[in-house]
Amino acid sequence: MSDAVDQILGQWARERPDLDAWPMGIIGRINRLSRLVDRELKDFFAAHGLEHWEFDVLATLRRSGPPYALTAGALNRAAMVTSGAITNRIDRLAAKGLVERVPDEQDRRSVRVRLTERGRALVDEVVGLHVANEARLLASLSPDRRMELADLLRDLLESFGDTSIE
Amino acid sequence: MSDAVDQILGQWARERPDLDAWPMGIIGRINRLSRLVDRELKDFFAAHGLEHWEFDVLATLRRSGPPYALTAGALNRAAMVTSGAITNRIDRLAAKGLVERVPDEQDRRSVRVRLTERGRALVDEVVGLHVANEARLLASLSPDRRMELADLLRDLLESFGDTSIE
DNA sequence: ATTGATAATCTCAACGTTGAGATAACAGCA
DNA sequence: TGCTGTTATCTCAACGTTGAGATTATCAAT
Repeated sequence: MSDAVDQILGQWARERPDLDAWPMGIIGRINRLSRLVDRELKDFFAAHGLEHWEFDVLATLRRSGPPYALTAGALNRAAMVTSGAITNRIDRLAAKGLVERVPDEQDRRSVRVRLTERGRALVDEVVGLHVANEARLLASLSPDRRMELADLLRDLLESFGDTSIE
Repeated sequence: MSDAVDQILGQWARERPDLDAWPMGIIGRINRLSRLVDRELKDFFAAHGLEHWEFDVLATLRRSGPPYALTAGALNRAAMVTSGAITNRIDRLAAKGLVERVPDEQDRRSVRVRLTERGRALVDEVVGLHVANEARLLASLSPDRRMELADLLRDLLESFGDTSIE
């Protein structure tokens, strides 16, 4: 019926009736949902001894297919963080034995980051539970509405030029 | 037609056909959109000499109505950050003369944070441009689809219990 | 009044990211 | 071969948030 964003819109309507703040009804909700989902996922991964970003890197490598290796730059773009952050993350995952740095034969500037067997086993074990947990968070929407929502978000994402993971 | 998340779903379908990763089609997109929108807003506010969080605090105070004063705790919950972060933000806004701390008469544990006249003038000047900028980011969706999207996001937000800004 | 529980804010050390700069390697071309 | 511009990664200081703990005040019950 009414959520936190509706209340914010109501406040603006009262204080600045000259303004139509409808865009906040979408952007504000995307922002709030993103934070709330992050909290849930953080709890989920913590229960499995992982940080959210750890799973993120491992999953990116896993879904790229054998030999489960990507360059630091590719991980960089996939995670949408800066290069310093990825260097740090790779360091820590390597220290835990979940990935290893392999020199790139073709391009000696590049480093290939490869899942170790332990890393692959871990991500394959957790990903199913992770998807089930995400499904739980979306359980309130009917299957039809889930598709509608995914379609609308896809169109919006495309309008931002987010059309490729590479 | 296809965005970055569709590609990710395609990778999972190839690598783990036993898994139906549909929830990522919603949660992954919300996450990516949130980051992309944040970047846009950061650029917008920078062009107006503001940080995103600065506008956020000022706008929260402004839309609460006269006397444009809230407790630190209320700002805390509105911004969805921890108490240490809000203390820091209030400090810096006060140093810039955009807000001031006022002792709460009713509850001496509380601090009321009030917009200064300069702060009020600033937020009133920028908020209209901000809404127009957000509208620009959503221009690719027809008015009907905007409403559909807002409705779906509202339902989802409610299912997370996000039903009040207080 | 006193006690104990709860609440509001601030403090601060630990931590991770940012973003600019350094380094090394590649690619195209004269 | 040497030059120039570009690309990939790492380094590191600056910065902001987190989250636990300290402080002070309020409230309820006795």
